[in-house]
Amino acid sequence: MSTPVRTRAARKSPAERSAEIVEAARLVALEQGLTAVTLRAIAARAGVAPALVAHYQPSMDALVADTFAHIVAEELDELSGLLAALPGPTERLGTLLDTLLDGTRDDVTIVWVEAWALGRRNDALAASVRTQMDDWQALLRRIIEEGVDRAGFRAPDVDAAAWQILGMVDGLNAQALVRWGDASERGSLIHGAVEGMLGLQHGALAVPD
Amino acid sequence: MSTPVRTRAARKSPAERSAEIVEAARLVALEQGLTAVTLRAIAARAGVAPALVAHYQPSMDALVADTFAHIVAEELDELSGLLAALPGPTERLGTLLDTLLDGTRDDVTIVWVEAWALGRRNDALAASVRTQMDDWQALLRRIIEEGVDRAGFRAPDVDAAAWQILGMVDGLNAQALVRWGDASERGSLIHGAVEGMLGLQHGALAVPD
DNA sequence: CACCTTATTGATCGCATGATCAATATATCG
DNA sequence: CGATATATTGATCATGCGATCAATAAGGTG
Repeated sequence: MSTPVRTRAARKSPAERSAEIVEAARLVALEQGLTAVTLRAIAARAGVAPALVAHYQPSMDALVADTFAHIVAEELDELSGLLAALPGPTERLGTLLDTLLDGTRDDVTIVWVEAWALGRRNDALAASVRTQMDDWQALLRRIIEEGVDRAGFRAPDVDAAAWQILGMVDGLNAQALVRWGDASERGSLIHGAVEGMLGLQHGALAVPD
Repeated sequence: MSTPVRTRAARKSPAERSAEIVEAARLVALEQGLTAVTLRAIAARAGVAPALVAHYQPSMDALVADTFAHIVAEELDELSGLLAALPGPTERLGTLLDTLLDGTRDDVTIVWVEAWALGRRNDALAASVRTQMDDWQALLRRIIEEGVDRAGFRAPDVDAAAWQILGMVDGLNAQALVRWGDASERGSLIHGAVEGMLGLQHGALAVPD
């Protein structure tokens, strides 16, 4: 790997440059994980001196935490939009499971797994992880609540059920990261599991083409 | 933290010293995670010069991988022994879920989570992770197979069901690591989920006192 | 008791990390 | 067109990591 020469970066407005650095961090995190979000790596990616990254960020811990939050919140927004277009809670829940387990978001899964590990040594990141988990759980909770009201879901403790489903999804994705190829069957059985949890009949969560 | 003076370590047989270093690594990993298994930390814990750790280990990557395997295999052995005393697959599966999710093994969970993350940059560790996951999945598979034969489990794909349950357990434990206190309700709903997955009737997996 | 094998160590290297600061160069304003 | 505010940088520091090697010292053996 040769050292690419870096010409002096063009002078830009703080807002623009800061946004470029944030974006560089996002890309590096998605491509190489949160561990690779280092002062020098982000600087190189943004085409800028390391000191400039430090200039625009209070600390690398903070940049890592913000990058995590950015990536995860973005995915939540996308999925929320997708689900909003569906007619009811049953369709929303089935689609949510299928989408999260379709194996096309391994880059985000890596970010999650590394955040769990790094959060033990980065307080800001740990706080971000809790916030994002709460937000995801809230999405699930709303779907389940609506399901209880309108679609025959049986959930004595909606909060616990939402946490449970979230944990299952996260675990299956993390596991798929390590296992050999067969990512396809990742979601093959979770429908049955969630149906059992919520008192639905077998096949209730199947999503029609 | 003062720098504790270290007197020259007593001369011991290679087998004994090597075992002490392995044990030091195990303790450090359980107390502070795999990330803390560094040359200097293990040396300090074992009361020995850093160079001696390097002398007895081919590399730190290898020590981290072995430490992970040691800890996880030990837990598997313990649980296997516990389950062997139970009368049938239903009791074994219920007890397995309750035991793994009782919240008393967070130190091992941290080791798992860090292994997933570190495995991306430590090939030996990644191989150990795959091996240990396979071993855990095999335990679950045997229980489910027996359940299909003798206890009315319905599992068209026993392999997939075993992976699924393993992923769910790992995910719930990893999640509990981050969430606020309430570790107790961790396993409250997984019985229903697994019952749904395996076609068992509600409450089938409940473990009598 | 003396010798010799070898367990153990201190010193050191190379590398990567985050952070700081004076110096430099550039865009914009008067 | 010149002056000024400030975006950008190179240099440098302190820290922690894994690894290597000649030097040291302790235990077992003859």
